[in-house]
Amino acid sequence: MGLSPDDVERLDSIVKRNRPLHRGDHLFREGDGFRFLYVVTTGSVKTYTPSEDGGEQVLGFHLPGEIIGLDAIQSERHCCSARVLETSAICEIPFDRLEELSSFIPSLQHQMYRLLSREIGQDTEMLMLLAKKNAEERLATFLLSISGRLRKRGFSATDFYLSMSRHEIGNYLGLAVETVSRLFTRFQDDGLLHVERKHIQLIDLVRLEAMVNGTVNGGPNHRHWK
Amino acid sequence: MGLSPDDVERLDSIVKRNRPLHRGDHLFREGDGFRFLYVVTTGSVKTYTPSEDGGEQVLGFHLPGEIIGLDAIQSERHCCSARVLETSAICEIPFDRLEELSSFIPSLQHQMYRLLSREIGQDTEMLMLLAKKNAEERLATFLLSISGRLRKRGFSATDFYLSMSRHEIGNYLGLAVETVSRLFTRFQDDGLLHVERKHIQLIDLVRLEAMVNGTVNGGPNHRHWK
DNA sequence: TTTAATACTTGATTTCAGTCAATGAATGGC
DNA sequence: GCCATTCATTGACTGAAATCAAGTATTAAA
Repeated sequence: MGLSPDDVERLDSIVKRNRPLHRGDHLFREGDGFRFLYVVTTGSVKTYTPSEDGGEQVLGFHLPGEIIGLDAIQSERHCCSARVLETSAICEIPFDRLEELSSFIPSLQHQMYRLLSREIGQDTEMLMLLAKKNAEERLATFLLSISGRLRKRGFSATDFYLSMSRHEIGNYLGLAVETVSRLFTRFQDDGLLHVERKHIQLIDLVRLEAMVNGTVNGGPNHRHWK
Repeated sequence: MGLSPDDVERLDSIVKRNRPLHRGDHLFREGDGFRFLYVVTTGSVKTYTPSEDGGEQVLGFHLPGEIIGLDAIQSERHCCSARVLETSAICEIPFDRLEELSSFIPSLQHQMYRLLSREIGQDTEMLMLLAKKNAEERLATFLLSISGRLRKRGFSATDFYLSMSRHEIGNYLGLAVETVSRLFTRFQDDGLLHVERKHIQLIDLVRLEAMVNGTVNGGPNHRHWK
């Protein structure tokens, strides 16, 4: 990332590695004061905004190497909750120390800007998914996203376990549970993947990619206003 | 913002004020190299991602005081296009100069982090709108968003002109033009607002607020999974 | 183990918003 | 000025996905 070994050490010295957390544990809750950024080392975390009546909107799933909490810098309060989906190891980074360090290390500052900017870009992707894609395009996009992120971390891109429930997937993608379930069945029938409960094996990545781009039925975006 | 008069002057010295731009002019296009952040002084701008076939996804409308281009820091390329909706004055800020300045002025650095973080929070709001709200909730949310942002800048919160077309509103909200049109008519029939082409007068802000929270038909979120 | 609770799947039905189609109003170009 | 084009509205119809409903599988608890 363009940091000198010295800088890396300084950065490393402020990172705290915590004992493992377990399924259901909260990293933080909406409204909590913001002090730390969190980085998933192993396992997975979901972020979500709870609503009064027990419902929720899932905002994202966070896999190893991914950072959580950037949205809280603004208000100095967490505006979502973060809950561990399976036994996970999470690092915490005190943001005030990181900020301080970043004004001494220009390349760290630059990385921070990039990190925040990337988060915006990812939200934009999600926004397009929700505004324009149909149910099957959404699920295909989701699966390939998980796949790609796992591959980047050295895990299998075609054989993995989903740590979240169908309900959570549907909530995240703006779909009903039943729709997600039906799509998994259909994808399997169509030979795109093999699914058995939370165990997913992607079979036809090419066709899934085509789906994501909405190029399944001859040519991109048959709806003219897309 | 916690900047000394001296700092403000330094910041001011790198900001360039450009001649007015006109309806249809581009600030930048997707793929352009990233050099500047833009701040709307007067007028309005839309950002959008064009797709091969001439379609587009509108990502946002930007009113006076709002900043454009933060999503491009990451890749050093603009990943959306920005087009002026009406005669507008736009400032440009060279990002490399701003970045440099921010490592000398901690409070500026802090503001930058907050600014980026706020953008993430706003995207999250939009994400929830698209994932969970129905058509009327979306349009009500949109109108109150515009209203609130205008008020913050000293304009009327209840009487304004929309600089974007129905088509663009629909595209932004994930709705068809016809749906937007029908909703405007219905809102007017219900005494929520008065609409005549692009001229909007909000009449019943209370009822609009209630709509945004989905509390129209007795209690929040009648759909259990929300 | 048995029971209870939760998660998942599948089918039948409904509904909200999209699509298609037609017309009218406003804007821009010549 | 007129004509062409784009924009907006309204109605009729359709369809994708939500809701409702029932049943099965899995996990957790006693």
